[in-house]
Amino acid sequence: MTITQLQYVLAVAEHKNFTLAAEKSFVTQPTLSMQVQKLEDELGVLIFDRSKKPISITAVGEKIVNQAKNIVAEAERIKDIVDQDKGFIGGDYTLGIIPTVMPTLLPMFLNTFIKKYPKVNLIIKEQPTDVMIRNILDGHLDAGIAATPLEIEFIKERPLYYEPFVGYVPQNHRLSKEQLLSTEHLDVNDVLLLQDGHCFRDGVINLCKASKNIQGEMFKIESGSFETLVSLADEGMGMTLLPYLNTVQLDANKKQNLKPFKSPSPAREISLIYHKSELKIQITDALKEVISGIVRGAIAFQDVKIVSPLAKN
Amino acid sequence: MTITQLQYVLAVAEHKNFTLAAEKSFVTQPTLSMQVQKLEDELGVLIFDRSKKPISITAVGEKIVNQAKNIVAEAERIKDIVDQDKGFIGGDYTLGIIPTVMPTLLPMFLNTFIKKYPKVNLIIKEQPTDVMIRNILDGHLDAGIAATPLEIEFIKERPLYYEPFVGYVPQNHRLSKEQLLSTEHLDVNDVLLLQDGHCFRDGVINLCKASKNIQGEMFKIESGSFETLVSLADEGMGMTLLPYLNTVQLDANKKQNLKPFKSPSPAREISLIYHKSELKIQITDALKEVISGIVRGAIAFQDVKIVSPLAKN
DNA sequence: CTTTACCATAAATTAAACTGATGGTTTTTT
DNA sequence: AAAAAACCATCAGTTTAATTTATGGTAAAG
Repeated sequence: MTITQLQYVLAVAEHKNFTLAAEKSFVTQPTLSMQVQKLEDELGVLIFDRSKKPISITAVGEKIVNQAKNIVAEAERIKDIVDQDKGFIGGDYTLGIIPTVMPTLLPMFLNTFIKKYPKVNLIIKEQPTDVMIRNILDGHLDAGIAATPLEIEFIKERPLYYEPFVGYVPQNHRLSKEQLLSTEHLDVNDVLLLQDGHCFRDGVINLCKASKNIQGEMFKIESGSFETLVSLADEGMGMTLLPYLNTVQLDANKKQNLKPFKSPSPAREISLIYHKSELKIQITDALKEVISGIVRGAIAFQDVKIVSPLAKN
Repeated sequence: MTITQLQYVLAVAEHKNFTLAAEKSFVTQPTLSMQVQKLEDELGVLIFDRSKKPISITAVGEKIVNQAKNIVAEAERIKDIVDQDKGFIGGDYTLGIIPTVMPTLLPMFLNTFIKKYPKVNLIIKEQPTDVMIRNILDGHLDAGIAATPLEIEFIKERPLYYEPFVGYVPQNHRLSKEQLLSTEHLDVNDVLLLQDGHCFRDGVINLCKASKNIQGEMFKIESGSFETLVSLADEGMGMTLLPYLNTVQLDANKKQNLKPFKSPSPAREISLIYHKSELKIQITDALKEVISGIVRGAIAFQDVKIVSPLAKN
């Protein structure tokens, strides 16, 4: 049994396809086939059932794959140990970012980070929280930036910053005369929301629920971008809520329609989340430092009340 | 990096000697040297400092060795998973037993066990608890039989049986007229003890401490065997305490001097202890079943009070 | 019924692991 | 202080293992 064989098994288990698994492992298909067979011979069991297509994993195979994941992850950790000892920060690092954070946060820290750690090859993927969690658990992501608290087993959360919600209330709206918003003002039937799947949407709904019950489950209009929501609001379709960082790039006359909440303002907690095994922890640490250092200057500290990003069905 | 290389590193770390490590790994010394070097090259660090003899492990080396232990143990577990799936129970199994349990318990279960599980090659080693714990932690023992509770991190305890303490009080002793002993009767200065290092000694001391303080730290005589203690008691040197199973083989006229404790009798808890990683758990389970099945018939159930086997300094 | 997708096998090549012999240090013995 | 022993590294050669290219067989898709 070799680590390589285990990696091949993992590739096959993941792709359910020897040919594709071979490609992803940068070897030819016979190489991978033979090594998997050799391991099966050595153990005296079949890991994969090749009789049908797509191939399936046997019952023992499932257990072996799980254990193989452990072993391979622990083996990779040896390189981490050495890197940490050398003080070296480099190598591939795959980071997931939720859509509502991506456009505002990424430009803020990316440049600083790649300058400070030129040996890190940062690979960034935009994805919703549920996908991100799966990817962290199965090792496809080294870390993710998402709204917390999630409190998921095997996943650690390290808060980066707290981003207040800001109301966007157009002229002539029933709330347009208020100086400061309060959660009691909010009516979920009157707030323009992002599409399903965005955790910011769930956060806003939780906020509204906190003060009023939903009257019927029909929301008027939903969009995938805050820009659209703001435009819709201007058209008199209602008000909307924006994360603070999304408000700084609005043009001056739209900024007049912004209304902050009275203290403690509802806010979302944005955290770096990663597997508790702490693979590549040096890079994760470095990333955390860079981001919170930069955001500290961008968001004035204020008293906030964290809103859960999870949909409560 | 290969699992073999990691095993070589572990062998060298253990024996602090390449030549010996090579022997134990059943390869020649150059093979082992080269593979260790290859790993060091790949990682870009020295694991061992060969400049002086005996060789020492570097700081990073220490961390690498620890991680290597994980990986190798997890890798071996794959074979276990397969065995478990096949229902196969066999292979080498190294069991430690504390000296005070060895002569009474071993003959009770050994024959039954090897008949029931002929494919298991049971290797039994007599050793005190502290040595046993080290051996379980570093993987030299698959399990041990010792007095518990120990409550040691990474070690699981599964009680096998509760063995009452029985007093051996010779004629003319101040307690010889009592029908049943009580812990209040015990005076540590009057009880013949095993030598230092036996956990049964510590258990007895704890028991005495529970009722009376020690008056000076000098114990009259100490021996390594219960047989000697009984003879000494007969010579009028005091009384002694025996674990129940050690009393059944006394000859008839000595049995008259035995005095049980009144309920709840002090007792020691004898457990199977093993690493929490549960390597070879099927065999451990089998062993547990065999032993507790046999002991169930030998020790009548009674109300007992467990005495800690740990020395309280 | 043919085509396509996909895995297994075979033979040849390339790479890796291992051995036996040897040489240079360090430690131990005399 | 010299000699012997212990011990690790290196080298050249061998054995073993991993990988590739080419090809054949089988199940699913058209």
